[in-house]
Amino acid sequence: MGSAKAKCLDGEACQVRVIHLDRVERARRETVSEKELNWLSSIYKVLGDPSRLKIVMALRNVEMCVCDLAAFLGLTESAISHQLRRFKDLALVKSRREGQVIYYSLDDEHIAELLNIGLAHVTE
Amino acid sequence: MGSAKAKCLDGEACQVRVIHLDRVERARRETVSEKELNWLSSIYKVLGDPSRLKIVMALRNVEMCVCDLAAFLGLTESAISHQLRRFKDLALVKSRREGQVIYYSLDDEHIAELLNIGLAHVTE
DNA sequence: AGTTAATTTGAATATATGTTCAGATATTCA
DNA sequence: TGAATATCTGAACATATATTCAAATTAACT
Repeated sequence: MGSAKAKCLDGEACQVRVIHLDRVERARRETVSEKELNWLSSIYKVLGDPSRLKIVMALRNVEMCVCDLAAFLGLTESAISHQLRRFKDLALVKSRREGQVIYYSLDDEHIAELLNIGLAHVTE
Repeated sequence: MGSAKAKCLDGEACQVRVIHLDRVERARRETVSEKELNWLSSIYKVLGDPSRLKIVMALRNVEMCVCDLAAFLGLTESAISHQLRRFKDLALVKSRREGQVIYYSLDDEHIAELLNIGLAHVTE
């Protein structure tokens, strides 16, 4: 266990202690880019709220309008609209207008896959 | 399209407008329990932060200690410790002590699966 | 044009969250 | 036992976030 003694990084300044330099370097080598990391985390984050999760769970099966979702969730129509915009910004949900009513549905297969895996774990 | 006119729910009080009552009822029927919903969203949420995502991405391949992760992320060891506790609370990460060093690794196959799907989308 | 209906927008607010700092624990080694 | 090392804890703070309210759009119908 010779490696269990912290060395220092970042030159003489020695601000950063490291025990397993090889592992840190390997992690640095194998990590995804900062940009991809931010994008990916924003995908998980948008699912990481009970209200939003309930919204996409519903949209998994049926197309719905703001009004319906508000009734389903027990929230203001405004609140639903705000959340739907977040999904649209990430291109996870698409909308379709029919007269005054705007129908929302999932626009990304990956998200359905993420939901399925989550559900499998929850119900197992 | 006779259904594109809002009806009211919740009796006489009429607080809630609904256009497609059938869809709302179907959503209610098919939704997972509130408890499962909360648990599932907390799983997504913990992945929905760039720092935490970077942590589990690293742990996917190698066991690491707080010190290593702090060097890898460029954060305080305290910050890493706080975040690791969140993972442990959800039983997504486990720890193993070896002398003074505590090694962390993934403790859940589901989470690796979620990460893989996310990665597939990002790198496609 | 004017009215009604569905949705959106922006401000406001209360709450949650990520990180740091300083100090506390726990474990090893002399 | 005492010093050193790795990790944890709690308070503090600045920032982000979810929801609501009131007002603005947008589209259909008369």
